[in-house]
Amino acid sequence: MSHGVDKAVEALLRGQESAYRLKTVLEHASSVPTEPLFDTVLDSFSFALSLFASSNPQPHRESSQNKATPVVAQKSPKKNSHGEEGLEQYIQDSPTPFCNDGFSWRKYGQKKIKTSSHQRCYYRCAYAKDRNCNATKRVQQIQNSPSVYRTTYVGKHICEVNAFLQPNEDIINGSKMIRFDKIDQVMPDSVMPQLVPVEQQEAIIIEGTDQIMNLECGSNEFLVEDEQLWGYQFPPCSPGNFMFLDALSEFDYNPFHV
DNA sequence: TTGATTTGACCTCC
DNA sequence: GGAGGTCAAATCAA
Repeated sequence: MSHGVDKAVEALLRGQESAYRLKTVLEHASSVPTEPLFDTVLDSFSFALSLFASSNPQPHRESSQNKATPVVAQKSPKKNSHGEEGLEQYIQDSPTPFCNDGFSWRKYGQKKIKTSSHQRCYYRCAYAKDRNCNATKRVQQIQNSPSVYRTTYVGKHICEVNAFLQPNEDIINGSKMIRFDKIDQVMPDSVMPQLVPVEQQEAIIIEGTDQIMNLECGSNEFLVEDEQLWGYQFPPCSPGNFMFLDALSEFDYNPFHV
């Protein structure tokens, strides 16, 4: 991985951790509905990270602050139930179920695992049939206090490849703009994602429950330039919320490498 | 009515 | 035979 990518990933990780903690704090200290905004922030970071993770597998790396970090990119030689082997696995640990990862998932199973007191939930890409996408993920709580949820992604999303390869009017002058809303309004700086050094923050992790399902998110909706392709990606957001990914163009922006 | 979720049964691997 | 993963009918919710 290039130095630029390292820096971008580092910044994204820092932002993601900040957003997670800020969300947790505000959820318990304010009656103002901040869920959509923070979900969008988390979506943005998570999606960007997922792109990097897909194109640039890294060895296991855990944050000292929490586990909300892409930690493993590994290949499993084990065959699945259909005899497929060599599918890539990507493990993500986080204080909350990692549901806002930029993709739409459909739950197809839930099972009690012998080695764990918590149930494991099984998801596959919501467009598995329509677009022959074989991406799946498993979500399981692996730790109680503080709660840690492990999301294991298996396979790659081939349903999104065409979206990234198509010309995009928002890709201008080396910048990529993901548009959360078409309404031409400006989001106040106060609510835009802020990158704060991790060391300046207080790590706050609210103890979760044993019920993974109650914390799972529904289908996501997300508006960018190509509404047909992106409309289902992220949850709705406040008007005019833009996200610039300036640095992405300086390296190979093909997150799915098929 | 339609799409998503739940859950017991079934399949595959070890 | 046990455990993990998937299927599919039943159920739920919008």
